[in-house]
Amino acid sequence: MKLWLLHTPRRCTTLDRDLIEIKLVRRMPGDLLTLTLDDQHIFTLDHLKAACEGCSLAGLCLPVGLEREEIEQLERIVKHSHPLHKDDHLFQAGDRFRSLYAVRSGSVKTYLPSSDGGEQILGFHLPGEVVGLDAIDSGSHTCSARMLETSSVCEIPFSRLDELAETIPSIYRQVCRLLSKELSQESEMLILLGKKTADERLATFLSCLSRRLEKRGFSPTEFNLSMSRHEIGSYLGLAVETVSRLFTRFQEDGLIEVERKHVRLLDPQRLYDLATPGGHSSLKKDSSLSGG
Amino acid sequence: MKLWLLHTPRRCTTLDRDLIEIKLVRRMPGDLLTLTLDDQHIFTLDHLKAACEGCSLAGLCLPVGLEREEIEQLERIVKHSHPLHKDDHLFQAGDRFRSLYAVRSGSVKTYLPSSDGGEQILGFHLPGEVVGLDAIDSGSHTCSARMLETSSVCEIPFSRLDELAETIPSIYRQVCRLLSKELSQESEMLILLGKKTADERLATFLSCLSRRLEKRGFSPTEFNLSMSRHEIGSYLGLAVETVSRLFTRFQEDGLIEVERKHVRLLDPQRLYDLATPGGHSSLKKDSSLSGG
DNA sequence: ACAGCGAATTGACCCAGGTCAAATAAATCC
DNA sequence: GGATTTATTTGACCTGGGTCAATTCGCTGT
Repeated sequence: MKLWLLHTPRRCTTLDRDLIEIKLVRRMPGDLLTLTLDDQHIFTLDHLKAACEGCSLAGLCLPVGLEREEIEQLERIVKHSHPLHKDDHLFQAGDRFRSLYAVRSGSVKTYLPSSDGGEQILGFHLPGEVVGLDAIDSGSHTCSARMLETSSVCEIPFSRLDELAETIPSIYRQVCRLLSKELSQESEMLILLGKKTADERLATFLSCLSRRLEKRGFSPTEFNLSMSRHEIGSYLGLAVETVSRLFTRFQEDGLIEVERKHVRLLDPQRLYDLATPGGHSSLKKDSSLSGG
Repeated sequence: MKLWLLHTPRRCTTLDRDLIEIKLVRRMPGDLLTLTLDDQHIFTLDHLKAACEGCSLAGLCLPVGLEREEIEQLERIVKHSHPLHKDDHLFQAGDRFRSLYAVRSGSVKTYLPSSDGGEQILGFHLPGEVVGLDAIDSGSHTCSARMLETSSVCEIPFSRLDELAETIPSIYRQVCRLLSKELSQESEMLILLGKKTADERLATFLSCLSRRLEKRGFSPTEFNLSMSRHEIGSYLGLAVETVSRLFTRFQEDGLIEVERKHVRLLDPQRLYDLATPGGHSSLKKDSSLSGG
């Protein structure tokens, strides 16, 4: 008997047992798990994770700092949609602003499309991060957001949030905090693009990603990149070829081990040192590229 | 008899008249004007500009979208300090977060200091723009802010703003909008640093500055740069020498006229075209680099 | 008015990383 | 399963813009 733990069909865990023993191997905290037995769908653990209060991401997401009953109110307006697939759009630049979106599992990229079909990646968003904040001011999205892999997302209708603000004034304060955090993280990005060399950029990228994954309960030293080399390049202001060459060189130098999308950090400390030449801001060490 | 209109002592207007005729030549809307007669101080027009409601910048600043009475309440908590001088700090990275600051006149730069004494410029802030928003989340400033020239600034104590939010819930919504706007403007900066060539960067800089000045009631084609070449370079991710060379080349090409800090745009349209190769985002034309 | 100093300009040189091109390797589609 | 497309890697080459150095300019203080 084979018991598959599905989500990313290519990377699944097989349990060969006589007695059925269900071992919940979560890819991401807050992950949506579909249990399938010999291609036959059994059940989805979606509902178990639906509630904001029980969501293991609460500590990273919008509810931070809200009271228990406030979270319950927030929870009531959140829509839990079906999982979205790779390349599905969450919204596109120019779309009317209706909702904020909190990544529950998987990952999302935000980017600015250019007229020639190219795109400038603005950020990669992991579970617990809120996407769409840039649209609050103008009322329409200034960038596009699409899935990097099969992901599930909580939709927070902004008009409902607005209503909720009348009973929970602190809601907007929370949104402010999210925005403020994102703003100071963008500053790190300006340094990266303005001052750092190609090696420093990739080292920063890997180092920050590692820290962000760790905060979400993952191995900080071994993970899969859900984005392509091209996307990494666009994000870091480098050509694809440069990114590829750097991965190779980092591997030769014994810094990392790369196998296509899979990365293992062999020397996180050296990677960190490489990322912050001279240790610039002399402040908090736990600042991150995009989404802390 | 000589009547000097002082503020930037070097660029002043002299009125030689028998009858005293005061012509208020404002350098910036919301400017602080000190009237001096033969080196003898007469009076300052500061108080005339103190009230948020009467401030010509209200349409650009925090009060946008607030009701008349709400503005009055906001006004009551705003501190109007003495004008600050060039290189005075508004706050430094690491300082405890106490207040937001709205630029009233002059200009302010925000930057991240590095351990080697250098600095990465994050933005230049014109009248009506609010500085310090990045500190809301962490409770301490993540960047430093200092005057590019003699400037006046409105201080908005955040604790008071927090109290005010209980009676005016929309205050935080306003702050959200400011933050959101800033966030989407930073995206433009990521494109600039990630994709644009040196020419495109300087053209973008001048073009955006022009538009921002225009919104504040200034000539969009003739202005003074309050920042040094070095600061422009840091902001645009270029070496000082490159910035200098580009200014020279732009002048040779008949795009602009430069005389030290003074710039005149001779062909704004061509400058704009140069700034947006292919016309990337195909969206709103009125997006600006930092502060719209 | 003059000395001294930092900012800006200009020239010469060079290299990090972009571009072009070709070869694989994976993923997708019938 | 095999063909086509797309992503990644690798090599060869070249250029935009950084670095270094020298000079000039303009501001500051005395």
